[in-house]
Amino acid sequence: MLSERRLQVLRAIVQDYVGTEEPVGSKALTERHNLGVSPATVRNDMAALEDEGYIAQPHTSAGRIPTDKGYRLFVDKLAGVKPMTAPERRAIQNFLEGAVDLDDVVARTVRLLAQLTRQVAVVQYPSLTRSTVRHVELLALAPARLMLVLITDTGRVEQRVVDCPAPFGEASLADLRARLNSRVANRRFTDVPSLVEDLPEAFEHEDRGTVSTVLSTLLETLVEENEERLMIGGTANLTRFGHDFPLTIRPVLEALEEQVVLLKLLGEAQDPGVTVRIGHENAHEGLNSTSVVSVGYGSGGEAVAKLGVVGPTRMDYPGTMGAVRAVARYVGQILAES
Amino acid sequence: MLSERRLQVLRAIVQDYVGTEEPVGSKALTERHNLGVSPATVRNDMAALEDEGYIAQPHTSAGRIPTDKGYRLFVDKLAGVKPMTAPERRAIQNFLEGAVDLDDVVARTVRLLAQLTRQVAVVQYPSLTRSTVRHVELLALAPARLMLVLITDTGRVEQRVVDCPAPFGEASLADLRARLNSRVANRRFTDVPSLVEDLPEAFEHEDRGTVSTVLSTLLETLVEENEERLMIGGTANLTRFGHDFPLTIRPVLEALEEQVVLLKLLGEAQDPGVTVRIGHENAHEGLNSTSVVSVGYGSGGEAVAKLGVVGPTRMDYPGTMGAVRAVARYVGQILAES
DNA sequence: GCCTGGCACTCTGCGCGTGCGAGTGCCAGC
DNA sequence: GCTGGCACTCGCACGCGCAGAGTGCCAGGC
Repeated sequence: MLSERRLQVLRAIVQDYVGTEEPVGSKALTERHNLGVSPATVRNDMAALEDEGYIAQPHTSAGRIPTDKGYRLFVDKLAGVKPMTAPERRAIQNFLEGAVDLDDVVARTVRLLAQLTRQVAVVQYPSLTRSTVRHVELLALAPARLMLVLITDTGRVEQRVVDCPAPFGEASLADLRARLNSRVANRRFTDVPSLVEDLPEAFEHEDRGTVSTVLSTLLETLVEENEERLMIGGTANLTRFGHDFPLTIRPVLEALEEQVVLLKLLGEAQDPGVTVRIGHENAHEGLNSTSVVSVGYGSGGEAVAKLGVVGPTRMDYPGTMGAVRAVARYVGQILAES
Repeated sequence: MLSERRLQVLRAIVQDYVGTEEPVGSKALTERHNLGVSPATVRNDMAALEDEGYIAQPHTSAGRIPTDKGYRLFVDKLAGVKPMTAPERRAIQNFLEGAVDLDDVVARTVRLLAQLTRQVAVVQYPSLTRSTVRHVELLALAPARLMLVLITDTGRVEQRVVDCPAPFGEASLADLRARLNSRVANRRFTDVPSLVEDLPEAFEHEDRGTVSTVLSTLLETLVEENEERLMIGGTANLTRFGHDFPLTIRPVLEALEEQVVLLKLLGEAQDPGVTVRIGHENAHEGLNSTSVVSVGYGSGGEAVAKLGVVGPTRMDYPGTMGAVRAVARYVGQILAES
C-alpha cells in the first residue's frame, strides 16, 4: 500500500494540476504544499506513484499529471464533498423558486448547474415510470379521433393523438374519462397496466375497440423508455477544455447530442449518493477524456430522475460534487412543493 | 455599377472560398472557372471589387475572401435557392412522419436540419400568440389550488398551478371549465382576452376571486413572450468552423444558450420567404462571424413560428436556403395533419 | 533504512534567420 | 480594354540553438 505521504503527494498533484492545467514537478510541489520533505524525496514518491499507475508524464522530463486511476483514488479516498456555503445555498433556492412550471424548473436547474460548476450540465426530466398519475384527460378532436393528455405528479405533461377504430360518442367519452381517472389517479405508473386491463368490459360492445386503443396508447406512453427527455446547457464551458481543442471537443459535443448516450450515462450511476465516472470508466468513447458527476433527485425520498455535469477529467471534484448534490436537493424540494 | 464579368468573378470567389476555406487568388480562379480572360484581367477586377468593399485580403499578397457585403450581393443577385432533389425530399418527409408528438416533431426537425445543412439548427416551437385554443382543462390539486392546462391546435401544451384566494367547489370548477371552453375553444389566442373578460360576473360572489385569478393566469400564459421555447441541435458542427477556433466558437455557443438572443434572431426576419442575415447584420455581437438562414413555418397558410440554421458566413447559401425552405414546408404539412 | 543535496541528462518551447511560393500591382504592348 | 511580363511583398514552414524545467540516480548523512 501507499504510504500516507505518497497519498498526500498524489493529492497535491491533483490539486495543483486542476488549478494550473500544467504538469506539476517535484520542486513546485514542495514549494506550494509544505510536505516537510525535499524535492528529491518527492521525486522518489512520484516514481512510485507512476509505477502504480496513478500518475504519468506527458513526455520524458516533464512534470506529472494524474491518470484516471489517480483521479479515482483521489475521489474515493483523498477528497470529500465540498459543501456549499450558506449564501450559495440561498442563491440556489432563490433561483429555483422563481420557476413557473416543470419546463422552467428543469431549464433553471440546467443554467444553475452550468454556472456553479462551469461545466456542461445535464438534467433529466422526472421519469414517467417512477411517477404517479395526477390526471388523465381525453378530448375529442374529431368523431373518431381523440387526444390523450397525461399529467403527472411532477407536473410533466404528455399528449398523444389516438385514432379510434369507430366513432366514439360524447357520453362514452365522459364515461371513459371518469372511469379511467377514478382508477389511476394518484397511482404509480407501474401499477397502471393491471388497474385498467378489465376496463373495456365495462363498455358497450361497439366502444370496446376504441377503449382498448386508448388504453394501449396510454400504456405505450407509460413505458416508452426513449421518451425520457433531458435538457443540457453550458456547452460554452467546453471551450475551457484544453489547448488541443478541436479534437477533444468534437466527440463530446457529438455525444451530448445523443440523448440515448446521455441517458445511459446518467442511468449507469446506481449509487444513492453522488456518483463520479472518470475518463475511461465512461462506456462512450467520445467521453473518454471527460468525467461525469451525477446524482438522483426526486420529490419524495425516492429518486425520480438524475442530473449531473460533464467536464474534463481535470476538474474540481469536491466542488463539483458539492454543487451537484446541493442542486439536486433543492430541485427535489421544489418539485415536492408544486 | 459592376460589369457582368466582375459579378461573375465575385460569384466565383464566393464559390471557391466556400469550397476550399482558403483565400482565392487570380490564377486559381481562371483555372477553375472558364471566365475567358487572363489572371491579370481578373486581378484588375478584383482590385475594383475590393475598392467597392465586396472582397478583402487577409494580408497583403494573399488571395481574396468575400466580405459580408460580398456575400450579401451574392445571396441577393448572384445565387438562387438550390432546390432539394426528389430523394432528399422523400427522406425529409419520411423522417418527419415518424414523429409521435409535438416535441418529437421539433426534435426531429432539429436533427434533420442539422444533418442536411451540417450546421447548427434552431427550431422555435409553434408560437402561442398565433395559435388557436383547442382545449382548456382545470384540475383540482387541493381545495384552493388548481392546475390550468392549455392545449393548442399545434399540439402544444402549457400548464400552470393556480393558487386560489378561496376554496373552489367541484361544481364551480365544472361550471368554469365548461364556460371557459365554450368561449375560447378554436379561437385565436389574441382574441381570448376580450372573450373572457366578463366571465367572473357569471359566478357567485365568493367564487369570483378564484375565477379572476384563473383568468389572469390564463392571459399571462398567452402573452408571456419569453415562454417562447425553442430547441437547438447540431452544435458539434461548430467544430468545422475554422482554424482559429476557440475564439470564434465560444461566443457562438454562448449566444446559442441565450434563448432570448435566438428568439430575437429568428424574430427579426419578417420576410415571407427565406431570410439570410450575414455577419454583422446580426445584432448580437457574438454572432458577427456567422450567418443566420431562417424562415417561418406553419400548419396553415400562415407562419406560426420560425426555424433556421446558424453557420459561418462562409457557408453554402443556395444549398442551405434550399434545405431550410424544404424542411419548413414539410414541418408545416406534418403539423397540419396532427 | 530513509531522506537529502548534487549532478548529469533529456526534453520542450521559443526566438530567430532563411528560403520558397503564392499572389499582387503595375506597365508596356497588342 | 485585355494580356504577358516582371519586380515586389508577405506569410509560412523549416532548421537551429538556447534556456529552462524536470527527471533519475548516486553518494552521503541522520
